[in-house]
Amino acid sequence: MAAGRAEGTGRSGPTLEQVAARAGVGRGTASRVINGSPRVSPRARAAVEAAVAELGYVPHRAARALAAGSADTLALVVPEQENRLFAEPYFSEILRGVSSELADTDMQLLLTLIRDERSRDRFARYAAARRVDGVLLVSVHGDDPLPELLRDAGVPAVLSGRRSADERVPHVDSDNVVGAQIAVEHLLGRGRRKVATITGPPDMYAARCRLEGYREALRAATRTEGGPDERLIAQGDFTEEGGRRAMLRLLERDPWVDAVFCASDVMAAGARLALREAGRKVPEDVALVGFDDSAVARHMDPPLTTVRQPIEEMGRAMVRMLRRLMPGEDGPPDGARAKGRAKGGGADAADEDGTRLVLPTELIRRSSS
Amino acid sequence: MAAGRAEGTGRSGPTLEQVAARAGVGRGTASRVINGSPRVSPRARAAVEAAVAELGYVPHRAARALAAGSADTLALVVPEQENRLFAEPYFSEILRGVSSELADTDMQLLLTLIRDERSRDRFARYAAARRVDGVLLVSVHGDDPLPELLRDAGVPAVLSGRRSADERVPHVDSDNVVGAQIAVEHLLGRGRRKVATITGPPDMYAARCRLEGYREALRAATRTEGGPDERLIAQGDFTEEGGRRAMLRLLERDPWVDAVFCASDVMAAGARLALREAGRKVPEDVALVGFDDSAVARHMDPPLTTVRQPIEEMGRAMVRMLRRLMPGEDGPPDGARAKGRAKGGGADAADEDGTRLVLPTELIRRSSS
DNA sequence: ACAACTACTGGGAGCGCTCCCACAGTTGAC
DNA sequence: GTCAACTGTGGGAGCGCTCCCAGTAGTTGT
Repeated sequence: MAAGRAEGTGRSGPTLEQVAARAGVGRGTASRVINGSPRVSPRARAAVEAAVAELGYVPHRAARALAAGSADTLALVVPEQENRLFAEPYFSEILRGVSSELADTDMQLLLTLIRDERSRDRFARYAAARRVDGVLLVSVHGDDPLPELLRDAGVPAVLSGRRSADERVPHVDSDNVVGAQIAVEHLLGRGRRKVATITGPPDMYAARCRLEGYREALRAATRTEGGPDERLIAQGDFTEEGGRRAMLRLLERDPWVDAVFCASDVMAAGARLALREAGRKVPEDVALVGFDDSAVARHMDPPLTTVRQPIEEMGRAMVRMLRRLMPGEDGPPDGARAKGRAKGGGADAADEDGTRLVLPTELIRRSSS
Repeated sequence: MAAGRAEGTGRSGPTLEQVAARAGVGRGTASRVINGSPRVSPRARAAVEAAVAELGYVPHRAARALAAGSADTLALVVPEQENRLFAEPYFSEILRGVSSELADTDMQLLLTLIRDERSRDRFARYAAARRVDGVLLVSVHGDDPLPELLRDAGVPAVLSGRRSADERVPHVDSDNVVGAQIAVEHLLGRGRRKVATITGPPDMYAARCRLEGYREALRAATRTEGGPDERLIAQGDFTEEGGRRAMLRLLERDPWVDAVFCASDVMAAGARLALREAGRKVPEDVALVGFDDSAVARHMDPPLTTVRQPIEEMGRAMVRMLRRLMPGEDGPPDGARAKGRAKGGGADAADEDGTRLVLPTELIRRSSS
C-alpha cells in the first residue's frame, strides 16, 4: 500500500507475476495457462485460473507485444479519398464483420485512414517496421501502390475486392458476376423483354464484372447469336447524376426499354429521377434493379430491388484469411498443403491456398421490379 | 545481413539504440530528440535527426507504451445494439473526425464494439487496467453504466451527446434545441401556418431537445399565450414506420397541417410515405423538414430539407477534450484555471473547465420545404 | 538397479523504450 | 579561488511479458 509513486499514470492492473504468486506457481506456468498451452498440470491450471479471476487480471498488451515480437494488432486501412464510400453501409458493415471476428481473438484493431500520399507512406513505413501483424485493405484503387509495398515488406495483407481478374494479393470479394446475372434473370423472369443496364466506370473491376453478369444472363436467355443489344448498355460512374444521364440516354436510344439493371443503388436512384422526368412509372413501365442494398435502396420510392453483398461476412472472412497468412498462427488443421484435397464445388469458391475467396451475392426483392 | 534468425516474426525496424549509435550519442539523448525535449544541444539534435532519417526509424509503440506506463491508445467504443445507428453516416463521420484529429498525434485508435454485457464488462476491465489512456463513447444510452464505470476507475472518457441536461461526464454535443428552432423558423418564414412535429422517443435527451426547440420557435412566433397547439405534436420512435404512423395521426387530428418538422430524417421518410398515401403533395401541400442530414435525406423525393450536425467536428472536439483530460497532456496553455476569463458568448458554448461542448447546427435547404 | 524417457515447472534473459540519477562541462556570484 | 547552479549527456533500471533452458518428478524399459 505504501509503494506507489506520488502521481503519474495511475498504477495499472495486476501483473502476471502477482497472479503467479497468488496461484503459488512460477511466472512461466502462469504464462502457459494464460496462453492455453497444453503442457500444464490441471492442478496448476486451476490455481492460475482462480487467481486470474480473483485479481481480475488482464494481460498487458504492450508488454506481451514487446516480448513476443508481434504487435498483436491488425490494421484496417481505409482510403479516404471518396468519402462517398465511407458513408455507404459498406464500410460500417465490413467493420462490424472484422470487429466481431476479432472479438474472440483479442487482437487489437488499429484503424487508419489514408488521406494522402504522406499518410500512406507513413503507414507503409509503420507497417514495414512490423508494428502491425497484418493489414486489411478496404476498397483499394487499381493504382494504389500500398498492396505491393506491403507485400515487398513481407507484411500479410488482405484486400476487400479485387483490382483485376488475376489479383495476386490475397482477397475476399463478392460474386459480382453472378449477382448481376441473377438480377437480370429476375427481370427476364418477370416478363421484361428489353432489359438495359447502367454500368459503373470500366476501370473498376467490380463494374466490369457486373456488366459481364448482365451480358451472360442475356446471352443465356436470348440464345440468339450476337448476344445482348449493345445499345441497351449505358455507362455511368456510380454517381446519382451519372445514373440519371445514363437513363436519359437509354430512353433516347430505345423508348421501349422496360427494365434496367443498375450497377449501383445510387445510380438506380438517378435513373429513377430520369424515369420520373420522362413520365415513366416504376415498376409498371420500367422495372428497376440496383446493386449494393444500401440505405438508398430501402428508402427509394418504390423501394428498390437490389443485389446484396454479404459485406459483414466478407469482413469476417478477411480476418480469418489474414490470420492464416500470419506466421505463427496456423489456423485450422491446415491439411491442404501438398494434399490437393478434392474441393467440393460449394457456394464459396476458395482456391487451393485459401487466399482468394469469392462470396455469393443475393437478390433482395422489393417493389421496383 | 548475416544476422537474423532463420524465420519467425521478421526482425522489425531499427531500434533507438541503433539510431543513437549512428548519431554518435547515447540512448537517452536520442530518446530526448525523438520526444522533442528542449534540453538537447542543436548539434546532438541534428545528428539524431539525420540518423533517424537514414535508418527510417519508427519508434516501437509497444516498447514505448510499456516503458512509459501509458498505453498510447484511445478507445472508440460503439454500442452495437442499434445497428441502425451504425449504418447512419453518424458513426462514419465521428470516426473520420476522430481519426483526422489523431493523425498528428500518432496515438492509436482502438475500436471496440460493445455487443452485450459480457463484452462491455470485458472492456470495462480492460480500461480499468489502464490498457487505454482514454475512451471516446459514441451514442451511449441513458442506462449504460459504462460512463460511470470508467469514471470510477479514473479513466478519462468523453461522450458524444448528453444523456440529460446536467450530464456530468465530459461530452461534446450538437445544439439540438437551436437546430429544431431554426428548422421551425424556416418553415414559418416560408409562410406555413400549421407547423406540426414528429418527435423522437421522450426517453432520449436529444429527442426532448428537438421538441423543446420546436416549442420555443412556435412560442416566439405566435406570441399568443398557451404556446403551440399540443395536437400538432405526435410522438415517433426514430423509425420510418413510426414516422409514418405519427404523420397519419397528425393528419387525422388536423387535416390542415401544412408543415412538419421531423426529429429525424428517417421519420421524415416515413411521414413522406403517409403524405403520399393521403394524396398530399410535398412541399406544395405540406412542407417537410428532417434532422440529421443523412443519406436518406438527399435521396428522398423531393430531397429533404434537414438540420445538419457538425458530426465530424464533434469527433475532433471529442479527441481534443479527451486529451486535455488525460494526465500528462496539458493541452494548450491552460490559462483558464482560476482566471475565470471572460467567455465570449460565441457559437460554441464550452463551460469553464472545457468539459462540456455544444456545437452549432445548420439548416440544409432542399426542395421539401 | 540405473538409464532413458516424458510431464511439468521455475525463473533468467531480454524485447525497445522511458525515466531518472549521476556525472561532466560551463558559467556566474561570492 | 570556491561553491553553487545550471545545461547536456550517458547509461542503469525496469516496465510486464514470452521464450527457452535448465531442473525436478514421475514413469517406463532393460
